[in-house]
Amino acid sequence: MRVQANNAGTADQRREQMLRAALDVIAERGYPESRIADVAERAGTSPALVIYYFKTKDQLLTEAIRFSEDSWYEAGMRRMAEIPTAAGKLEEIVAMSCLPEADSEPTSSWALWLDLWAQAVRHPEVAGVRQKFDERWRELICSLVVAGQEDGEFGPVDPVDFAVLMSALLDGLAVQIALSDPAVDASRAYELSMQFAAGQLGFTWTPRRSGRSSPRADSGSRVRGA
Amino acid sequence: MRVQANNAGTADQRREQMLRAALDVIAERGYPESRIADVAERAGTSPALVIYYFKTKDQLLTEAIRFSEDSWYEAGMRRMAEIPTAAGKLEEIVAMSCLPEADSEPTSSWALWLDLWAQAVRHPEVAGVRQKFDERWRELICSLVVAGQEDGEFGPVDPVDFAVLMSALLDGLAVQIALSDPAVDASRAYELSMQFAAGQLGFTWTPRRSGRSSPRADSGSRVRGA
DNA sequence: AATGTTTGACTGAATGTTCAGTCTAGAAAC
DNA sequence: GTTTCTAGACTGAACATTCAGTCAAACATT
Repeated sequence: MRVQANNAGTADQRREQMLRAALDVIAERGYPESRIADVAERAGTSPALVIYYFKTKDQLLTEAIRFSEDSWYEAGMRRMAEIPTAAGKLEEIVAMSCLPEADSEPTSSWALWLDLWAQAVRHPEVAGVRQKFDERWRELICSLVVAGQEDGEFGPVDPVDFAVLMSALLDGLAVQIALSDPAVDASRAYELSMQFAAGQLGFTWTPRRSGRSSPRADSGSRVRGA
Repeated sequence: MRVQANNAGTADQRREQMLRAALDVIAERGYPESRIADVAERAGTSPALVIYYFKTKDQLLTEAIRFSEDSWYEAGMRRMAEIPTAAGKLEEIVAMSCLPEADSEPTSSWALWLDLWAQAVRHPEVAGVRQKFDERWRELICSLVVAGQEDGEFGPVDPVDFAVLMSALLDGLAVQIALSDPAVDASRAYELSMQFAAGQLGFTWTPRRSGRSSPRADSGSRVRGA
């Protein structure tokens, strides 16, 4: 026996491999039903090794969620950095929330949010992760609005209020998308969100006609005032 | 069989007693961590009896959630029926979503929603409950808008779009409330929601100044158009 | 050798569900 | 009116499984 071929590189690589495996498992079975044996199997190792790297199951799963959120956020940030206008950036934000990323499965990331929220109710550690994440998210929207206002792209609206409203709206729509509600599919949520944002911030926005690819850089057309 | 003449309709009473016990337990420990032994203990019986009434644990918990949602909804409907204006009714709807009911504990009902959503992702039976509930909820908002428009209280807005937006917004805010996010407490959520609704539907609304009781019948003042 | 990885084999506790009956009250038989 | 029968309500004690976490030994790499 003792074949023991691939020793998958450094400790950090192993960790990440396990985190990804954990995310797969969580997406498939949900947070509470995720077993370390599943993660181990999907990572091609033994349960004992998983515990070796992460002291406890909760630590593994929590870290996996944090890892996922951070990756998602940073990928979005990178994309946003290439977009010149505030309205375009806002569009990217909405797309991040509404349109599934190509890399992972369709509704898995939203389902993860639902698990995250449910866990956060009773697990302070998870609650902390969520809280920071939400804060960062609202802060992003807020500063984006301020920037847009300074550029004259957006009309005068309280940026903090808008951030709260917008993020809540996106969360609510994400629930519908995650649960495949027939009344609200991804593109519908996307359009409604953008219309809402455009109305509140006072810029014009028209939906891309056909191809449902990710939104491009240009958007918005300098119309201020309500 | 089914002689239905025991001392006091024990069967149905027992069931409901167990459902309430289950809700207590779910509120305390969360859906996945709820054990039938807990429910049994709180209902003052044995685990075996719980299974005797509900074939499985999932059936018990699912039914408990349905029971809770229905009670919540119907209590709201009863309150709404007393309110004459559409804007007032809408205010009641927002209050239902944002302000904690006096009867049960503060954030327990929202936490229940989070559990419900998370479970719905993977359990078709729970998904069905949620779906129907959401549909009914949006339908309520929709017909309320139509009624308000016919009365001239509300301006011309697509009622279906509004219902989707409004319910999503309320859901999103409910998440923040459930998780005690410092940025969005219940009253803030309430005011933002009402301002949003007033803005979209074109009626004026001013927050009640002090006493944070449930909203009263009068509200809105016939201003149409954007 | 020493240090850091990896694993198979276990364990201990938790817990959903089953089961073999007991108890009670009404119905049927006498 | 009393006894017998029956069916539903109820229970305590097991059963069977699942799973997080432990451990000592094996392996790899320096």
